[in-house]
Amino acid sequence: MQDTREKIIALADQLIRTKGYNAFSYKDISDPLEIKNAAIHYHFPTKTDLGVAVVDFETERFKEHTAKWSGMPEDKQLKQLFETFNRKHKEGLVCLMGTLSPDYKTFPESLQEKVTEMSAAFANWTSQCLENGRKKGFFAFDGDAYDRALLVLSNLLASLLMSRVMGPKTYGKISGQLYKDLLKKN
Amino acid sequence: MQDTREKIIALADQLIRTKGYNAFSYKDISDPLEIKNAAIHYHFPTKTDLGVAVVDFETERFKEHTAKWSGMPEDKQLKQLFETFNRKHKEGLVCLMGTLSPDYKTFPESLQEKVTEMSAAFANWTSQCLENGRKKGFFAFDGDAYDRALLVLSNLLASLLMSRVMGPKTYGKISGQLYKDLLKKN
DNA sequence: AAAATTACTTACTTGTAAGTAAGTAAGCAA
DNA sequence: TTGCTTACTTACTTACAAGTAAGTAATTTT
Repeated sequence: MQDTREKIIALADQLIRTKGYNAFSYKDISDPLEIKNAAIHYHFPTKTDLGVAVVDFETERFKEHTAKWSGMPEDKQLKQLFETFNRKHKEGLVCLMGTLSPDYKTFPESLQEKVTEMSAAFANWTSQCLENGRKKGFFAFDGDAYDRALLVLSNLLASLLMSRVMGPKTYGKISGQLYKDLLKKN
Repeated sequence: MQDTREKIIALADQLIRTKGYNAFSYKDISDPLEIKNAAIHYHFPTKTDLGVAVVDFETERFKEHTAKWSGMPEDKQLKQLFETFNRKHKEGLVCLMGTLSPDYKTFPESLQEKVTEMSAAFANWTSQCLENGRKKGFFAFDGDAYDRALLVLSNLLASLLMSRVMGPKTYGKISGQLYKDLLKKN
């Protein structure tokens, strides 16, 4: 019955993305899963443990995805990244980094480290993808690839957040223009 | 003693930016101001009322600032916007939209509306600034000015958030590259 | 001078979040 | 078949957040 543990992580993941880390409680998980809150404490003694598990899960999933894409040309790889965000947008969810970063200062160190680790994984992969893609002529952009990667990620992250507040069309306007900019030849 | 009311708003503003809306409590305000929590309820019966006051305050301040800048050439006006974010970054604070958007779904409608109103004020001003600036040759960018404004704001917003997690240099890398891109002539 | 208003304090209530201690039923292991 | 582990439940505790009712001292209005 490792099933319950995985269900808890999946639900916590979704709750963090919809309500934010500090606004969800064990009751939000125990009710829909029809278990007692103590059952969650059995799998994750503290809320921090659960937070760490969710972030680890997402970091792992990102690494699995990018490993699968590694044979594709870089423009297709980047397209896959955009598609991942498109799906999140359609589900009405924001990305983990976007929802966790405002609350970052309220986290214990162990969770902060995991969030930083995850963000580094995103940035490093995107940086490599952009750098290699530019060398091969798929992308055209100025400046350092790592800086450009931060720019791309910041747009994707914020476009999901801003869509919540400014309406669903916001996401497409930002990500669409961003993608065009990268492919554009001067 | 309208002073207390203003101090409450200023402190709440800072707390929302550091801990997030759902993580701060009336005690975080009453302790440093050396008043009782009931005194805060006197000025702001509910937490929502306080949230609305903070957002209104920031929207108003933004409108005052941009009104002051309105005589400047557009490149200087945009520079002022960047300077505003630079200052926030130096103080270790994120922007209100950045911290409120992940929690947006937990807000009552009245607060949601105020946040949406504030975001519209930001986007409309930036859009106008970019459009007029491009006409006069200060800026060079492709696509609709409103879409570009969303891109710029998303980068500024997210660069403050990401700096928390990825280190303070992140802000400069993103905002620096963003600014160069806008001034760049092809 | 009396009445009302402002800006609070004192002292609660209610609700809920996080966490824990002790017990239990089912399965497996020696 | 006895004992140990797994995956829980029952029934708590502690802490604190949000909000309120009633009182008060100082000022302001009439």
